[in-house]
Amino acid sequence: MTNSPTPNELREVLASDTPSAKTKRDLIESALYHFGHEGYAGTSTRSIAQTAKANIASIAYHFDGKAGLKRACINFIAMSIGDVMSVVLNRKLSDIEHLSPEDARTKILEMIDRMITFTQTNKRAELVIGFMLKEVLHSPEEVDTLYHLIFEPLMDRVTVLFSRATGQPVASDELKLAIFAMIGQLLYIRLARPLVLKRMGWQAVGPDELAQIKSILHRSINALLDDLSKGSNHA
Amino acid sequence: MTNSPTPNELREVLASDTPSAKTKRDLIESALYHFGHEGYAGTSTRSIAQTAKANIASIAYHFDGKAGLKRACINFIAMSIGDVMSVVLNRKLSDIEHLSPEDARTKILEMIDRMITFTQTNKRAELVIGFMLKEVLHSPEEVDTLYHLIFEPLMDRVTVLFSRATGQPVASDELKLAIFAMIGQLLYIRLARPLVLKRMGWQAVGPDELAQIKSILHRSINALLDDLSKGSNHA
DNA sequence: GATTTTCAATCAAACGATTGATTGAAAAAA
DNA sequence: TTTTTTCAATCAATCGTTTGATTGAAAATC
Repeated sequence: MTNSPTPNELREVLASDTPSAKTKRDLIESALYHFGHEGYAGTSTRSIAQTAKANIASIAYHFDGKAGLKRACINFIAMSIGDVMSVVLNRKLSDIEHLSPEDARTKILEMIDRMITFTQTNKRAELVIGFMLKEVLHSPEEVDTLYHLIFEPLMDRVTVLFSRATGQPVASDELKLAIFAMIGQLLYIRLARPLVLKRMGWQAVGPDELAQIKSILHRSINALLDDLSKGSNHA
Repeated sequence: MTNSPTPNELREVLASDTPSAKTKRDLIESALYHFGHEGYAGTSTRSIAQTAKANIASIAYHFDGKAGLKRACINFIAMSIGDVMSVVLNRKLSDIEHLSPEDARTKILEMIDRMITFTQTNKRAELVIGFMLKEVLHSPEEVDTLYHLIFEPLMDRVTVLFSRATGQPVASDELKLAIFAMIGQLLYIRLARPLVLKRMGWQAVGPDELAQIKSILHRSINALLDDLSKGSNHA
């Protein structure tokens, strides 16, 4: 298995307990750490191997080189995001197409809650966000992978939820852009954590700080939904 | 002048028309381009020199090495942002402390407009944002530079504006976080442009697309301000 | 059951290429 | 002339990759 496995293939491979599976897991974990912190170009294959307690040659052996390991990381991330978002993604489209505005809004806020908790508290979230922003967004090919694997199916469902909650048509450009605005708030407040900590006078983001963040984003997104609902007839 | 000049010193240096000033300008311009696209570690001094049509050694001569050129880039960025934000920054704090809620809101939306236009249309905005995300946010020392030079004075004034517009006290944590949420929307929608274009079916962000982006962010931020104004007495 | 063969996996060592930095002389500017 | 700036050449260090040898357990053969 020298080629990049799909997220689902990757899940099976990494779940097994063969020696090679452990090596792969360790290498991906290590690569994610270093790529996220020092960037792809700034990371040496030697440091990846050292952190993973593996031999340098194992990178070429298992992933066909540094670039292949990067692709595996992207698929691993796609897998992780898929897990976090399963609440939304596992529902069939037809399942959420007839929710009441109130239920749709509840689902949206539920999802927001999950995303904030994940981005703010998960150890890997920082690495994942850092890695994607630093490396993935600037490579058209990898943007494609990310878009079709995660982004589009997720956004399709969120768009339906937004449509149900606001009464706007699903194809509305306004709706689509509003969702970007929503996600932007979530990600930026995690991304700019060094600035947030300094500005707020916080030492770290603990339960209290998490609650404050959730509170304001809750309000902001509720206000946005209210505004989008104006002048539209709820079914 | 081998050490990193402050933004103001930098402005004078770069404005002069001596040969060395031109070389410095070219090197910073080139470095910004490469750092923004390939990251600091991913950029070789040779490619910087080649793009700038300068000799490799001139980097060491003028900036004391690659790291010094990076510092100069940060200061150059601070200078640029300072220019864009001058509408807000150049006002004394005492000058905006007594604005009416309506005037304050107008000022906020004016500022938003400027920021969106800059981030979405300025050639250098992509490089600046990419550079800061990739390199600056992960270096405590450079976060400090950025924070004290640009972020804090800017945020102080925006916070006062928000306070005047909503009736909330300036020291309010909610207000501070709300501003992060606002900025997050602006930056993310530029940052994730590859995803935005794909999602919206756009070829590029021209005048029409810019207007759409402004419209939705306008609505979102207005809604946020409305919500923050609830239950507070406007002076 | 005992022996041999096969093969995925790991290892230390070395490869050529490229990195940032440095040098001292030539060129340009003052 | 004196100082500043540019240049090609060179440096040690590090880069990602490749190599050939070695391991240990499964598969095949006897």
